[in-house]
Amino acid sequence: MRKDNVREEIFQSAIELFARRGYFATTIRDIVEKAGVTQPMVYYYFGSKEELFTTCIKELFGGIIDSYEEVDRELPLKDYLKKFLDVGKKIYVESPEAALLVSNFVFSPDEYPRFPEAKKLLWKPANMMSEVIARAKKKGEVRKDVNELSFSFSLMGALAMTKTLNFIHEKIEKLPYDKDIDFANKQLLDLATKGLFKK
Amino acid sequence: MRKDNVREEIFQSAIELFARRGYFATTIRDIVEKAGVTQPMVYYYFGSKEELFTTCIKELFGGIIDSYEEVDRELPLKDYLKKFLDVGKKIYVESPEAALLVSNFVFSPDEYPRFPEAKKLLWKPANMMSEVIARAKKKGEVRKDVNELSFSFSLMGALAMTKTLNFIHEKIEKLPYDKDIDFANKQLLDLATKGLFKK
Amino acid sequence: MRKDNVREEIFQSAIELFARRGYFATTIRDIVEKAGVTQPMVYYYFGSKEELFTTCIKELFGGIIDSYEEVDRELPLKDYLKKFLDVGKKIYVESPEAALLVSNFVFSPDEYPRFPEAKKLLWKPANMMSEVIARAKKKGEVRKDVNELSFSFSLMGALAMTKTLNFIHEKIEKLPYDKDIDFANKQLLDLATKGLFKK
Amino acid sequence: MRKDNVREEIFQSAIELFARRGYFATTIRDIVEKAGVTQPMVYYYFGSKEELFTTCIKELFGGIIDSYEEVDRELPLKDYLKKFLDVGKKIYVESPEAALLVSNFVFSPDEYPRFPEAKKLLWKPANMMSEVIARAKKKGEVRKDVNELSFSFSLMGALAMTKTLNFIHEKIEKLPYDKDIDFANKQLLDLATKGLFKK
DNA sequence: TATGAATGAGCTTTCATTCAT
DNA sequence: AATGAATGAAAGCTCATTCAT
Repeated sequence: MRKDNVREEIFQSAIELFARRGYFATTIRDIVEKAGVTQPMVYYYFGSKEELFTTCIKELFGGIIDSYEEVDRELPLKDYLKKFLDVGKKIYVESPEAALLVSNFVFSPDEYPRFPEAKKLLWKPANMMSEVIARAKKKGEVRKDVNELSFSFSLMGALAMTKTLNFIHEKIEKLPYDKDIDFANKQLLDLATKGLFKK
Repeated sequence: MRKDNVREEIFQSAIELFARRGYFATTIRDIVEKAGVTQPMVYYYFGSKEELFTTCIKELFGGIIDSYEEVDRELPLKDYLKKFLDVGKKIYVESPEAALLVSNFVFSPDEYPRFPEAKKLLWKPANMMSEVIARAKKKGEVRKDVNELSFSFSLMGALAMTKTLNFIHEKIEKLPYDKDIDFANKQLLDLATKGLFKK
Repeated sequence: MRKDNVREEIFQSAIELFARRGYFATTIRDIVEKAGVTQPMVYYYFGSKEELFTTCIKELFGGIIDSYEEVDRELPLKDYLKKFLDVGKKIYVESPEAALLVSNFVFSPDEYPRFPEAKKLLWKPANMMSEVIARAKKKGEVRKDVNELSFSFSLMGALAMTKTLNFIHEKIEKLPYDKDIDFANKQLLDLATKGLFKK
Repeated sequence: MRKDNVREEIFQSAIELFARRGYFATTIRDIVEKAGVTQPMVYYYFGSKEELFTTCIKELFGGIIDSYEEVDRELPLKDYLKKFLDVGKKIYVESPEAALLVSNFVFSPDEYPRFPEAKKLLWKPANMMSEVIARAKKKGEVRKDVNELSFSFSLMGALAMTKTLNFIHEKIEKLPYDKDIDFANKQLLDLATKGLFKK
């Protein structure tokens, strides 16, 4: 029943540490210490530090993509976007370390080990959003001069930036602002989508 | 005149490598090899790896902040925002490695050595934009329900995300998109600012 | 009947690997993988890596010595030597790995675990040959100035060298010779024995 | 003057330990401890354990081959062979560890790291001897049915075996013989060459 | 008999840093 | 201002071995 206890413990510790410190600043010793297990267990369950990392990324990305895919693409675009971003926020709230790791991975080209599937995973969420917008464009609901892929990535960037700042603010060092940046961010998205549609 | 040749060589190599690989994955050996100098020179000119890094960050941030500060705050808000973002783009175009390093530094809490001034530097650009918006708000030019700090950071996030993708696309591995994400991004900012103002 | 299947599988794999790679370069994992069993089985049947090794050596040496002992010591010296060397060759042909392991063991002082009986086992074959020559010497059949022990070991060395080269040639990497070195080796023995006897 | 002191110290220690214990049983720690230097020095001067090993082998083989090459090939065959074997013995006497390492390397196919030049080096000494015999054969001085390459390797094998036993006898554990095996060995070579020539 | 899971000790290697010159 | 040589500390990883079942 508590079968994969050790594996799970390593996995969680790894995510948290990789997210905070990055790949190279995180040592296997750090991970096992946090997990309360011995070093060889990492190699028993994951093969190597690099495989541990890619396993983390794949599983996390897999979960995140699954969550995004649950959003109904048949919804009106406005609702779809809202739900999509709600999912994004929920991810940051429920497992901030995982979300942080993922955005760091996106932002840091050579800082993490690359693996073949990475590009596809990285691309997926923005691509999903982009496709839905493209369909709406075909139906004439959206302004012709909007590039849907760029729009999607911009939203993702805004989300990542504001959420990361919140994470730093709460878990690492107080930043000099009072209201929640998260809330305000919602406004930007509102503003942005307002312009997205034809009048 | 070619006095500080060595120092400069180290400095430039360091920026490029730190930007691409991050702090820990970059070794002193890498840096001096790229710079064509010997290891002790790093210690002679910069004291330590950490000081080399913070020196890089400070000088880069200093330059970036200077650039942003040259934008005339007395311009109408719309023009101010446009110019501000143009400066941002120019930075990414003219020294992409520097820009990348800075955004990585923002996004990765514990991945780089922290130093006291870091928070202030980090905060500065968004803060400048935020202050200008706040003034416009006071003058009644901007919607009351907009949080200017969040708005600013969101724009920065969108900029960082799209520019980083362009960097990856061009320098590291082709990504599957045809039109320039940068161009399209301009649209998002247009859309966003459209909603910013009172009708 | 297939009771000691596992034990036998381990034993055979161990011999082959020890022979090729030596004691330290051979891991328990290698052995069990080749044998298709699990690691603890080694400890169940043999107690430890070292005991596994000494068991291998003892059993192999035992068999080899038995073979040599079957040669009839009452034969005329010339015939005895011929038969003796034929046995040696047969061993190399029928179980080259075993023969190789044994010669490596002889040649590498501290490379393998030593055990009390080792010296005796090592000494045995050359000693047997030596004794028979000594008797012939007493009977006046052999030149007085020949040291029978040295003669025996020299023959063994020549045999080992040529056979090992054949092994490398066939199983590891082609060596630059066409005719079989084994055949020619027979010639040396002929020549040697020619000089051994009184005219 | 004592410039490459450290390098030399490492080199000598490495030879001795590799010769006695083989490649895998010898640790870098053993080597540096014996040499009285620190671990990174091995990497500074030799790059890696494997390169240290191949460097040892190459330098030793180089020296040995040079020694053999100094024997005048224009000498009458009998004298050439005598001088050649004298050189071989001298090597064993003057640097027994080096000689031992070399013969172990020859005898143990996969026990040591292989490197491209190995085969050539390995082959050289016997080849030299072989060529000289071949020429004598052409001149009709030597029996037609003798394969010169096999003859050469057999002599080398006899030399290696007897010399190795002497090494074990003197440096590791007394073996049960009184007279020097080396001396007797000379006899075998006499006997062998006796048969080599046409009457 | 047999195994999956676990471990302490030790391996090769590299790092940031400094010393003597 | 510059360097070759040196080092303590720690990295990732593997090994022979054992435990609980």
